[in-house]
Amino acid sequence: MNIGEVAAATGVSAKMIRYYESIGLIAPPLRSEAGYRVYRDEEIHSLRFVRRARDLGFSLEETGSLLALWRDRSRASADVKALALKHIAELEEKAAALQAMAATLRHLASHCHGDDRPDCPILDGIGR
Amino acid sequence: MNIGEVAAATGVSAKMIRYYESIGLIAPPLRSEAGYRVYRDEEIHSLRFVRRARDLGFSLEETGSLLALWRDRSRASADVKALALKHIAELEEKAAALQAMAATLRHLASHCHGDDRPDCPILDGIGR
DNA sequence: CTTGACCTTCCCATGATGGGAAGGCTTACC
DNA sequence: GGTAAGCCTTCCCATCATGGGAAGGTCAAG
Repeated sequence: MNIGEVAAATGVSAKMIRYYESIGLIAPPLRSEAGYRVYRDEEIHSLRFVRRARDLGFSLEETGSLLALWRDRSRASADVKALALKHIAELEEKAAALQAMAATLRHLASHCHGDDRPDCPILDGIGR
Repeated sequence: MNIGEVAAATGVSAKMIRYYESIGLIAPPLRSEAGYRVYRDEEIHSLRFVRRARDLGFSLEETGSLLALWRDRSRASADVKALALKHIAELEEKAAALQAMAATLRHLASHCHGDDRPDCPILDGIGR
């Protein structure tokens, strides 16, 4: 499989596949005689794994750790769980921060007429 | 006031103050004879405004729009409210996305023993 | 054999921030 | 008056993950 087909099959863009290779996240694939990257099933599985980990909000560095654990058939599930729990906590922290911003803003907006008059509690609140 | 004092007074780092100036978010201040930036109250108010807008999750570009509205004494509050409501929706969308990730991972993690055995539903779920 | 759709590498941009170097001021103290 | 510490200046580079695009090589279908 060429890189374009792999991109279509995994949802990871060709650009990103090359980038992941360049930073060592995935191993360099075989090359055709013309120098084209040629991927086999195993690499495609890895890329799908990467994409799913990214979809779950893991950084590329964390994804690398997960990938290593995934390939290590003798890992302890505790190591994986620890990584996951830490990540869950971070996700929830970020979500809470965003919601706090939204709540503050909603509060300000609820006092704003939203008509053509100039006075505006939102700007007053920010510029206080 | 020199840039360092302004940084302490507004919570915006000196680096960022210079950067905001360079991108035109804030106006270039006066300079002392030696070339030091010298800030007056008005600029400090602007920087505080910027910081609060950033704390509410507005991008620098949105912050620029807000700043313009803030300074325009004849703006319509509807314009401000529209910007704010759009931003609230984005914040909530992002928060929901993060929470969905956390929920998925929590689900996977809840089935993971987290001991020294290797089998791990978290990795299985990601690598499925 | 040409054309179009691939592929290659290389460089640049994003957004917001920080780090640090090299050099010039200012201030407080001896 | 000199010196050292702590400011300030500009300039360049790094981060994180991604995309854009140029210049050039390759492959397959017509």
